[in-house]
Amino acid sequence: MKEIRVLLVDDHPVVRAGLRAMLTGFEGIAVAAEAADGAAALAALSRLNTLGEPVDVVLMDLQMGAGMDGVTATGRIKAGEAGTPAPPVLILTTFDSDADILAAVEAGASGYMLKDAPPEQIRQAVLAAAAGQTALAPEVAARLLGRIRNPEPALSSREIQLLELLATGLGNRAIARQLFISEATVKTHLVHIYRKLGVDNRTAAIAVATQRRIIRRG
Amino acid sequence: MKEIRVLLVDDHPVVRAGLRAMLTGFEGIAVAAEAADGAAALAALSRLNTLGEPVDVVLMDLQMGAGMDGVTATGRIKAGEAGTPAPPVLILTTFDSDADILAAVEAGASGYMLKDAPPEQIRQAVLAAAAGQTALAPEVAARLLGRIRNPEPALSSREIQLLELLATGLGNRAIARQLFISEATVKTHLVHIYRKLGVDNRTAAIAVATQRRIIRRG
DNA sequence: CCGCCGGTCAACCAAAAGGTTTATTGTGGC
DNA sequence: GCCACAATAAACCTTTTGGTTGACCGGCGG
Repeated sequence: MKEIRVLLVDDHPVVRAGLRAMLTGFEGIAVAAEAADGAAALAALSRLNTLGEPVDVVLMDLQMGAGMDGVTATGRIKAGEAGTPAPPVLILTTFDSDADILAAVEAGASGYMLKDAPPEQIRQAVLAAAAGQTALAPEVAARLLGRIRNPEPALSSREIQLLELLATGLGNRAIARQLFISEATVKTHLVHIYRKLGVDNRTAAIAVATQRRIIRRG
Repeated sequence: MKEIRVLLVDDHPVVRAGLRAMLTGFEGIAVAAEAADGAAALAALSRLNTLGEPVDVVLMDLQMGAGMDGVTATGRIKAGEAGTPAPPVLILTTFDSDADILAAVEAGASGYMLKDAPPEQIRQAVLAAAAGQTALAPEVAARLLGRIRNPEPALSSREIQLLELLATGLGNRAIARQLFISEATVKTHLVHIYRKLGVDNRTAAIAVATQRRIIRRG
């Protein structure tokens, strides 16, 4: 059986070295190339394609310091920017927030693994991805199921707008002026937000909203 | 010259593999053992000590999922819990917020490197630590120097500690309980923090502190 | 030795935020 | 037309914060 050729995409040299060491230690898996960010990954894919040595699986980190992040890179790869057919993309990252997972899956990732996974789990995931299957880390799968079981109340766009102003440190009066509404209305909105997020004060609301990636981080 | 014996402490198997591969590739550096969290690190140090094979440098991650985190582990090592003399501890982590750096240094770390550092930088840092010197990543050093140049009102480490709890959404009472101080003291600290940051409420303090990377957030 | 500073605490007052109830308006679905 | 719901708003009350003043202790530097 042919070897599975993997492209590593991660901005940390240490992590790349670790994956390289780990994967080349496995039977039937080889590291075709490495890239430090999304742009380099696309370039590497194109290059290997024209060389007639296409990669079988892309192993990609999500958050990569300066360069193009993993989600957009995955989207571009899946859009065929690096030549067709697009290889399966397996996400390997540290965080498992709902927003991250959903974004990755929507971008076309065929798997989502956590960096603290044991080597064997990573190997299985690579094999599965190469075979065209999807591979979710147990923790991730559990979280997705739990979210389906009890869907969380969604915030309206107006409420999110309020949350964003909230996070900048404005008081209720200032928020009211910004949005051309009365202070009373701001308070009403806040009460609704608190209920939906399961908190009882503004700083906790910001903490939760940030963690769930409902609002941006600075 | 004798080889420098390193203990790796990181909860990610991938990262450990990467560091092992990287370090053993360097002349004069060997990996003595690995540990997945602080407790295991202490155990490993004791064991190697009694075997007469003491480690020369501990390379430690700060945030380690479940087990004992890096700061407390560093503190315990420096307190001599794993036998004396305590080896130098070199922090190798992803984040470079003031809070993390200060906590690590106060715990007795003799260096602070970032995981996205090039291998050569890591090698230098290990050599420096083994020689009893301190090693700071350029980015970290730059920020500390910039802090000294600018007579910007510096927050005390206690104040930063408060700020971190603040950002999790806790109220004054909860913060007081967490830190084993009275609510009055919390309020006093907050007033000082507000003055230094130039704000007049807690959410604004969090916003500013996050932006200035005094505390970490996403 | 003395003064300064960081950390601790208290009492007090004013302002802001949290919580509840009630109500009006507009929009979209059935 | 009716219902549900988002957005708006007010009145009322309780709790939490913010701001000030003053005080005590311990360490550290002049």
